Amino acid sequence: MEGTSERLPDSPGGHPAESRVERKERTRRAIMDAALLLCDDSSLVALSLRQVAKEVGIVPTAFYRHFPSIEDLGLALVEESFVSLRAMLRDVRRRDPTYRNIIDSSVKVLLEHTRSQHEHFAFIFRERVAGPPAVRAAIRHQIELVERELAADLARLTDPEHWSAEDLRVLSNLIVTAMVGTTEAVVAHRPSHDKAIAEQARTQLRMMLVGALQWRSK
Amino acid sequence: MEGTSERLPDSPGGHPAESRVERKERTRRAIMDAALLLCDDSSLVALSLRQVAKEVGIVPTAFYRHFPSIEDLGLALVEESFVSLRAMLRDVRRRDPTYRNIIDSSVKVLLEHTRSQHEHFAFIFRERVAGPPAVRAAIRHQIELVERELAADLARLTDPEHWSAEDLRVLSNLIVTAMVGTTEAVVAHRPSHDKAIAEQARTQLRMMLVGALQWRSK
DNA sequence: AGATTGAGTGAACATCTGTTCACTGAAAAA
DNA sequence: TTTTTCAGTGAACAGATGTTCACTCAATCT
Repeated sequence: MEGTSERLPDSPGGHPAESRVERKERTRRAIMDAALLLCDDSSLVALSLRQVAKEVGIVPTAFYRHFPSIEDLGLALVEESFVSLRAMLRDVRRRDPTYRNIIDSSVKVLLEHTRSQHEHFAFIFRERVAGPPAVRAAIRHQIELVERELAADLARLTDPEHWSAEDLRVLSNLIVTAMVGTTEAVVAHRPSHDKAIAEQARTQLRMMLVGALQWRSK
Repeated sequence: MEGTSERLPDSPGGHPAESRVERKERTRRAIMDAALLLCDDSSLVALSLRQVAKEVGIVPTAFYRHFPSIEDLGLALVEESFVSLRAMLRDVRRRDPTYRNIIDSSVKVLLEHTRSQHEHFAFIFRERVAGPPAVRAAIRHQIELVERELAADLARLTDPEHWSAEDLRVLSNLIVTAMVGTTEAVVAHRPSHDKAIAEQARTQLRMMLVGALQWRSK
């Protein structure tokens, strides 16, 4: 009924020849994993340095060797989480050729990544609204970048006659918002609901696509 | 550099003849207002009973006369916040006849209510993903009800030939998600951005409307 | 070889946390 | 009037919190 999982210092034999930087990187990883795990059912703002330290198996003061504060830990987690998210976006762009349309393959990739990268995605969409101010700002900034990239993608797929740059940004924001909603639904429900969530996401993308095809800016 | 605002017990003269139930209701209100204020820049899960008590101006133990825990306070705030939100929806439905289309008047009402009921709306959309589990569940349930109602509204506006009940639910979810996004944007930015946010919300609703008009279920 | 670096230790601190308990005193009920 | 009710008090508790400090001791540098 105590200590939950990992314990790493005093490299107990499994890690024979370990350089100093390797070792430091290993506990840094352990800290980030522990934080991701612990704030999964609350938020960064409710996470204490000592909880993290206990989970990792180090003494509280050792935490400072890696991060000056929980907030800085949070910023590191934002960066890491967006590496995950961008990997997904890369997969979406170079889509599986066996799927003949963009929507089906995109939703497929979205669902798969959300399930396998659960913690990162949940972290982003939770701390986006509930995290410490600096973390919130960092996440919003990253999402804005994603929106800009999507707008650029859409520019290549739409008739420049009918679509202003501004409207592309607005559509991009709408699509990203809908996909954030899908991701939140995946995280909030058991995997058994995934099929229904995927169906809804596909339908919503189709609805927006139908609108986009008819759209005339201004 | 101490105590932020309200202080109420020992009714200092301004409240001459106050019945016992009136008084209790007054501190209950003060507790809820204080909680709303204090968790505005973090979350319910990071809010302590003692912070609330100090802010209200009562001793920590007095808190228990009103709520058994912070979580129950949260559930009360959910109910109250949705009274706000439903008042807004009522305003949207019986829209101002000087506005000739639904979209403009709806966005207008949405923006106005979001600004004037700032704390309630911010509370809902923050605790929806970051609150204690019971609070999250309560909020999601309420939002689902709103989606159902919107779907019923849409059923009256669309051709039953082209729209299945399921697709109406899906469209409803998309619209609600987009409007949640708009609300979050309002709360996250200064009032000076309101005009741009409103313009984006209108455009997004128009895009979805264009899609809806062309839609054929199945 | 010896000197230096730095991740992790462990005690100590002041402060904050939720919760208990017996209490007061005025409004409401008898 | 006397009795009861109950919102708010204040002390006390056991435990958790962030941060400080002087320390160890093995990997690295010289």
